[in-house]
Amino acid sequence: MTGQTTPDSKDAILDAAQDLIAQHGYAGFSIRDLARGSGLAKGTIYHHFQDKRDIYRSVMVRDLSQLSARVQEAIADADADDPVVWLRAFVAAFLQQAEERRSHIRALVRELSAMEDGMLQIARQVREQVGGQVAAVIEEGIALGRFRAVPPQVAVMSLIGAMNTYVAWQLVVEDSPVDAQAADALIDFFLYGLMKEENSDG
Amino acid sequence: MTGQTTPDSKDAILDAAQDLIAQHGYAGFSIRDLARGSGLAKGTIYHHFQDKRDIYRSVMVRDLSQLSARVQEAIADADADDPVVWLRAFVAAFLQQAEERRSHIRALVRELSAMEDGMLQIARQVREQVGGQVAAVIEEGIALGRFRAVPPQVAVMSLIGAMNTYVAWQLVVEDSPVDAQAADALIDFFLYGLMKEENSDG
Amino acid sequence: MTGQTTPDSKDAILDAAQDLIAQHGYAGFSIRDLARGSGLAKGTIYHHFQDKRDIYRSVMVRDLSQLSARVQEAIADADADDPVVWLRAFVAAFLQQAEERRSHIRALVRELSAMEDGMLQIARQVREQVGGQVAAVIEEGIALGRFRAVPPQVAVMSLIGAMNTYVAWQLVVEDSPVDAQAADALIDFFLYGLMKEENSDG
Amino acid sequence: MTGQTTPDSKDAILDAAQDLIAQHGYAGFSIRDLARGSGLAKGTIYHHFQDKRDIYRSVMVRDLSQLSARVQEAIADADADDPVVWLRAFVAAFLQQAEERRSHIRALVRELSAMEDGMLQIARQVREQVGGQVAAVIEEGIALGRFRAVPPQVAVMSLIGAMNTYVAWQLVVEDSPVDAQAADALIDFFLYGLMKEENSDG
DNA sequence: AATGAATGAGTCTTCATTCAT
DNA sequence: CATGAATGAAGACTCATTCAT
Repeated sequence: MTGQTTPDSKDAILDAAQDLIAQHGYAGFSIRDLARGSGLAKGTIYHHFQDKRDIYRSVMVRDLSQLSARVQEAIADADADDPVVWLRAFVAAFLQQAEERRSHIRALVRELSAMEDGMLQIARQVREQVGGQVAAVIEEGIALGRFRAVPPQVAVMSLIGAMNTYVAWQLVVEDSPVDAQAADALIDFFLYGLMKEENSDG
Repeated sequence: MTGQTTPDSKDAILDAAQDLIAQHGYAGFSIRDLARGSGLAKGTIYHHFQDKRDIYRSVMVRDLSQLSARVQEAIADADADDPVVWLRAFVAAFLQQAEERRSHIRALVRELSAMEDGMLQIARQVREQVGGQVAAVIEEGIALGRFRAVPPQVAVMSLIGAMNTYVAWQLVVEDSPVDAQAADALIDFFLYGLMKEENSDG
Repeated sequence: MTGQTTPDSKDAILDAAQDLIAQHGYAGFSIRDLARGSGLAKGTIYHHFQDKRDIYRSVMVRDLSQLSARVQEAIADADADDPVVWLRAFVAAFLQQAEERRSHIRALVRELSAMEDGMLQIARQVREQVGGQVAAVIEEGIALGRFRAVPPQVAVMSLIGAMNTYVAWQLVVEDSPVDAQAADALIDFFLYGLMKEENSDG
Repeated sequence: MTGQTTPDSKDAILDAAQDLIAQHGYAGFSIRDLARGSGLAKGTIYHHFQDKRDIYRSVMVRDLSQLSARVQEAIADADADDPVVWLRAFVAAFLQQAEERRSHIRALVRELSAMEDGMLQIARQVREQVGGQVAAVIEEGIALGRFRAVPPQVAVMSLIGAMNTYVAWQLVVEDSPVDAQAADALIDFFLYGLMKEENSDG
């Protein structure tokens, strides 16, 4: 008990930073704001993080991890036996996450493309994790004879691309909530193109 | 009626600003950089523009106009009689534009969501312009009995979403050029889901 | 006349910096102090100099140049025919310079050893310039048969070393003015060891 | 009775501080650096020393004491009967000390003039101690009829001035080791000027 | 139209020091 | 004795903007 951990302050800083980045972007928030927001002194922030960049990176890592975790959790709950059910669960989780994080997704969209190096590597990891799972399910569906024999990555990109662009547009440009019906229509359209003879489903 | 009176300085500033924004983002470039880049003095810049914001806005407007114009040009050349041909021409123009402007698209993705007010309105205009045309073609295809009777916006979002996400990922995250074959596969997948019985096309 | 030069501000900054460095050393003065001292705004200082280091370097260069110039001026006035007269004139100029610059020599003594690179090169230049002239005179004296045939550098180091250490000690440690009699005794001692048979001189 | 009670931490701090001061000067090292260097925590340092100043003072006192002790030790070993032998032993010890402490002498040269109050008093003490001994030997040599009847302080300043300036220049500006031959030439020149008729010695 | 010196608020960051454990 | 989290004043430096020329 010499006084090592104390994750309280570090988390408080990350929480405050997450909000600030969401609202103003990396360049748009100052350490002073962060100090105020976290209830700590400026110096304390530099006690826990090396840099403004370090803070930023930490927030993004946490954010992406949460996104990834959330999606996978929701997926795990779904009955994985039916690929169609699975894909719908995935989309639902994705949308829910987006809806809840509303402001944070703004930051992710905005900031992801602004950072290089480490940040993009993390993005690639998430993509591989999430995209890989979706691809696996699609391959399974193909094997089961329910889906057409398309290259899985093409299907993945089509699905995620549509969802992602829809969400980004809705939340960032239109600044309005995600519409479940619109999302449903999108996945229906996707599944129709993916499936063999049957109709989109149930 | 495209060129006004060739105000050299103003264009020089916009050109330099376009590059700077593409590389560093709005907050990441300074007027001093811009002065250096345009070969003019700082004061001169404030003769032509009111604000840093004003410069930014002008660059974005020009950028979006070019994007829009480019796409429409390419479309106009295509034989508009066949919706499928039309859609393929559209996608080709979209990709070419993305490929050529490589760095600028980075800025558009990044900056669009960073600005409010005027900027987003412009984005909405572009979306309506471009998306509207695509929707019209799809409606036409439906009327001709070649496409399934899906809500046009759903198809538009599916197409543009897939293309957009693919391009953004490729250029921003992977930092590699757009792969024509991958793009072809995406549009094939889309068209399969859209068309009635026929195969994707010739 | 577009507004290029304006050496006024630059000089004002250097003057203020010279005083501040003399009094508090490089690390001991702040840009704010310098702004106050020069009657300009902080930003203006960075308009004329790149760095705090840059300011420092400029002050030192100016300082050393003045020292070098002063010594050579005084020497030029002396009757260069008699090496002994010449050496005495040199010492007088050196002491006068030290006396006048009192506080600045503190800085030179203190800071010279703190800087590397560029600074030391300048110091070497001054040494070669000044030391070289003294060495030449001593060689001349040897050629004339008035001085012993000692290696000129040894004599130069003995003379300058004694003067320099005396001055530094007096001004820095004792914080009292240079004593002309003490200095005379030093040069007499030096000349006695240097000259052939004759006594120290008239 | 030289070592007290071996307070490990205190010595570790002083050792680390000595190195840091030698390398970066007083203003150039931080308590954090010192903590790292000594392997202790920041708080611990403040258990052993009141201030950063206090640390600095302690290092300097220890440094100067060592310098003084070293010189006197070496002198004590020499046969004090012959003033010339004595003076050569003194110079040898002085140079050896300088050579061994290389980096620390940088700090002494740099820092001595930066501090007032206590520090300069210590410097004066060292000067009186060391300089006093040299003066005594010279007086003895005069009394013995071997040296000219010059004011002892003049001789002391000439000797120490030459040695000191040579060493400082060599170590600080040229950053190269002391050359024994050059030093020999300097003391020969000095002794020639000091002695009566005889040649320099040997 | 064009210039660039001048401004000062604001930014990130460092640092000696304190204190509860 | 020892620790390291916390502090906030202070430092170097940047930047959009103005204005006399």
